Amino acid sequence: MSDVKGAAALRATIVFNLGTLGALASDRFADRVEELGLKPKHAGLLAALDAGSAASQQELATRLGVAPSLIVALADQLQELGAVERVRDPEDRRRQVLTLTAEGRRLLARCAEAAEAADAELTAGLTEPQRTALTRGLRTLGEQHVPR
Amino acid sequence: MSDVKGAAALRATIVFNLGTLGALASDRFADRVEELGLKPKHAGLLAALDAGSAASQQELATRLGVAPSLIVALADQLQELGAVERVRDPEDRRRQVLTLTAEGRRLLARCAEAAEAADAELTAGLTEPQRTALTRGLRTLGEQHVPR
DNA sequence: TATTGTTATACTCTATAACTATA
DNA sequence: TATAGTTATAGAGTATAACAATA
Repeated sequence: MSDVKGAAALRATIVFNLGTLGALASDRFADRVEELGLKPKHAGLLAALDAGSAASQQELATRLGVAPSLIVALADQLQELGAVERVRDPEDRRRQVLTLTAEGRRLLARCAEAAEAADAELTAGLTEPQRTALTRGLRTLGEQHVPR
Repeated sequence: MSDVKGAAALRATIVFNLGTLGALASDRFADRVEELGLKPKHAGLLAALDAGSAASQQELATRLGVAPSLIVALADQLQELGAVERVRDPEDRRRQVLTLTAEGRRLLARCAEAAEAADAELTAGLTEPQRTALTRGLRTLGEQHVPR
């Protein structure tokens, strides 16, 4: 503690390792969903729709922590794939309500499988208790910091 | 297992949570090192130099998993800050050997402090055993997948 | 001819800001 | 006038490819 902090101190932090491993994990996941025509953000949007059901695009932007204009682009692409439908809210015709189609649910399921396969690859070197502990720790952090 | 996988299955994976939390962690860390004139990649480069001491820019590109041209840009900026020096290798004059200056070590120490502060904030809601388990899990994964 | 570092260029991602329709 | 969504534009970040110097 008394000496000057160097590389070892930085590498010991959760934040530093989360950053580097997060980039790695996203790349691995992206590789696997690419053949579905999707990127990680599309999967996040599908998951948000499945979990929270109908939501306006503005609400989704807040939940995913991105600009509303990005939701438009993601939704456009998902609509082209037949994964979501845009329905005007009759009570407020400015609003577009996004809903998952059967195809959207199918794609989400395949995203989940892709993530599970990437998990298996990434954590092949961990013992089962280590994997469980890591899963729990990340879920706890996510519940506390990622809006749902 | 028999029913169709949905948002819950995706959110249960390590890869998905690593991706979202990694982006969050990088943002928090970036906020803190911004006043030093640095971004997370600069910190990664400083740490690589401190840990492996002198290395050619090509080697660093491989270690950090980025294109050699990006090392040039990062090194340019660090050199302007007085954090690194470029010295021609006399044995192979094509090579530029990057070395940390005293200022570079000072900046690295401040990066480590920034990461520790971000850690404290991010993990405030975890118990001490949870934090320890998470730290260990991430370090193990990092050692297995991040080239050093 | 092969390799290191550099420069030039282009592409991807995403945010900001302007615009349209509706309230 | 304010708000939801959209479109247009711009910027950051990074990779690819061409280039120069050295081997």
